[in-house]
Amino acid sequence: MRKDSRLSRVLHILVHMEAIGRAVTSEEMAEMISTNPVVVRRTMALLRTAHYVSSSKGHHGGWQLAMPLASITLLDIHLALGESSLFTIGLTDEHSHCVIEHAVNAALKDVMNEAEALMLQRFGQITLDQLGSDRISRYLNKEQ
Amino acid sequence: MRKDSRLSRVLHILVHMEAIGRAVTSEEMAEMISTNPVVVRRTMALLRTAHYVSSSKGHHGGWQLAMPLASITLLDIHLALGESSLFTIGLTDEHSHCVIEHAVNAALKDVMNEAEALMLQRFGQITLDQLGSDRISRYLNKEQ
DNA sequence: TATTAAGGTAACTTTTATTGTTACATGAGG
DNA sequence: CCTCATGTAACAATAAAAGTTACCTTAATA
Repeated sequence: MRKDSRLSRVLHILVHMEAIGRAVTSEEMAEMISTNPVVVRRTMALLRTAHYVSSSKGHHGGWQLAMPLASITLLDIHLALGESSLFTIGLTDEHSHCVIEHAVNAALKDVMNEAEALMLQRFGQITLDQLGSDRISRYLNKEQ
Repeated sequence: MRKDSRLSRVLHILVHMEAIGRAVTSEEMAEMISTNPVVVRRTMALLRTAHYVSSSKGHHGGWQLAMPLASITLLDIHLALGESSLFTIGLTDEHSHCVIEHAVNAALKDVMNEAEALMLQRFGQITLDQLGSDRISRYLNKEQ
């Protein structure tokens, strides 16, 4: 199943942006994540709508952070990308009158809801500056 | 993104099987989940490989449970269906030398690993007989 | 023994969402 | 006014599950 890599990609870009410290073009970003500028604009536009970045046209144009990375969490970015389910597990809805189908789906949904709550809580605890170079060793040196 | 509904569907079938108490044909199962017999055989074959069901050809053939539902957990079935990731979030692997990409992926992977461990633990705690008619009210009456 | 009812499986199509691409319009500097 | 940038529509490529068709094998039974 094809994965949604927008979160991973856009976080990568945002951390680079702060390090660069000037407007960054979609073309430059596209090289960072090995794709083309249109794909970049499509995703970055969602972050602009949520006011995490701004864009400007023309010479010396491009994208800029609208606030420091320390005030943005992974949850903020995840939510800005839109409400896609976090899970590959789908629930059937073919026989809504069947009590067995209901019981199965309720059990699966219980587990998914609990896991989703955990993930959103963890995402909310991680700010983007924690992904910057000064804290990288914290992750790289972890066992695993 | 298209969801994998095999777990939901096959659990539905397994609970019905015990209630029926005889060999059930792929055709009958297909009606239960609104699909066709080939799709059923494809998924059920994975459960047969893991010894949760058996199949027989010819007249009065079909599929039968190889053990009571009380000795099968949701985790058992999930594992029998093969190792597909539980999450729709994908990690990029385009610039493996980039420390920022590493830090981003490590942070996301941490969260996903924790959530996956929680889900597998919960799946392991739920046996299929808990989805039978005698316990259905436990799920249907839950607030949610 | 011939027929029928079942699973086994290969090969192909359909579906659906992300991702990739092309093309063109718009706006801001220089 | 020309160039550099974003904005966006329209379409193609990709990938995995699901759906479908076709044909084979095996077992019961008439």
